[in-house]
Amino acid sequence: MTSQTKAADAPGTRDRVVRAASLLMQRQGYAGTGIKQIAQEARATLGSVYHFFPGGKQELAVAAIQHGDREFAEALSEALGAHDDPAEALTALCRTLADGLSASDWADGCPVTTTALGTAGRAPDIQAAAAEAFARWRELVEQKLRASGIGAHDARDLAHTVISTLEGAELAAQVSRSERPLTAAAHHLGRLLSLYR
Amino acid sequence: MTSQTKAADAPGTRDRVVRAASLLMQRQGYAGTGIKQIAQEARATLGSVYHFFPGGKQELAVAAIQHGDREFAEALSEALGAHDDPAEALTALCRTLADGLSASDWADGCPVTTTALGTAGRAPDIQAAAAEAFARWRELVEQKLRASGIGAHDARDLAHTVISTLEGAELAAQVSRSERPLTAAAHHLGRLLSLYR
DNA sequence: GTCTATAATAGGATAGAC
DNA sequence: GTCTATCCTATTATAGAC
Repeated sequence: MTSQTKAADAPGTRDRVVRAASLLMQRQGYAGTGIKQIAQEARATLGSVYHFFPGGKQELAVAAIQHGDREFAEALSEALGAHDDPAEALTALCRTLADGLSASDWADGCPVTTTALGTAGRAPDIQAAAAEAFARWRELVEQKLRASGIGAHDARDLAHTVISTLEGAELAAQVSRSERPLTAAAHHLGRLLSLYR
Repeated sequence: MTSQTKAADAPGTRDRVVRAASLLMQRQGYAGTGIKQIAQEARATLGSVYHFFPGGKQELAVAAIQHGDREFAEALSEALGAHDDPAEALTALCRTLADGLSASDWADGCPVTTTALGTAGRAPDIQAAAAEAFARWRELVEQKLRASGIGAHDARDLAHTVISTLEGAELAAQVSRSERPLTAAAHHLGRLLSLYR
């Protein structure tokens, strides 16, 4: 056991590389991010990067997306766990997303979308990792909706729309440099959910 | 007047270049698309591309986004004009989007998002063009909602969420390679709008 | 595991003939 | 307006010493 999983204290080289890759690809996309830039940002040498990721840039992108997957899943779980009412939880999450966006001057949006979109259709590994991320987030929402008393079929469909709306609102907020899409999304998702119980 | 605007018959070199740039950047992103590739796809030479776009890749990206802006605005206007009920119009639009995605094997998503995300924060011209596109689409929806009897304030907020949800659903559909997010979005947007009249 | 050097290729952009 | 040739830089990836 070489502690691949988590390292809260003194992250190892591999972790630093993954984190740097995730952040840079989130901001600049897959093609716009160079491996040398990742190595520099992670305070690692090029040799170390290829030591941990012999598959090169593609393998690195998969790890970066999986990192973003866990990151967003944690934010989502935290919000859902802190409120009994799903609508209140989504409002809190939208606030978190809006704060993160404006604090980064609208640079840090979804940690999966930018990387996934730039490689759509031409990198099956990356596409699959992104699809798994969306599916995981959707399942978290679906479980919460079912726990709040919404029927199985409705909960499944609604989870799709909740994730779509959150993603779209974060995207629109980033492009428009405004929190408005996120506050509107929180309000309307609450209204929508109120129809189903 | 050298007919810069539209040319339904025998598109000129400039038009072919803009169209190729828009399509390629939509699929591969800004950094992932080379000017040489654009020239080749448009059956133009590199010299011609730089003749029409002396500002280089950035100027070309702005023109590509503006092209995508008009493209989506036309699809939106067509759907909104064909149905009195906004909910029915959005359902029809989601069908159009889903058909376009699956017909292109999930390659052709929003013609603005991919380009805009990959350059967020580092190319003000491109960012501004993308923001204008989102604002235009939102206004088209807002006008339709007001015409259907929804109050000014509600219509403005709802237009934000309609665009966010459409964008997010198209994104989720592309990443997941499934029409499900778009059909769910159409259904739930209809339910949401039914609360406001 | 880490580091430097380098190979092989592709990128954006320019010059100037036609 | 179109075309070709070319400059300069950056890119991914590898080799091999330590």
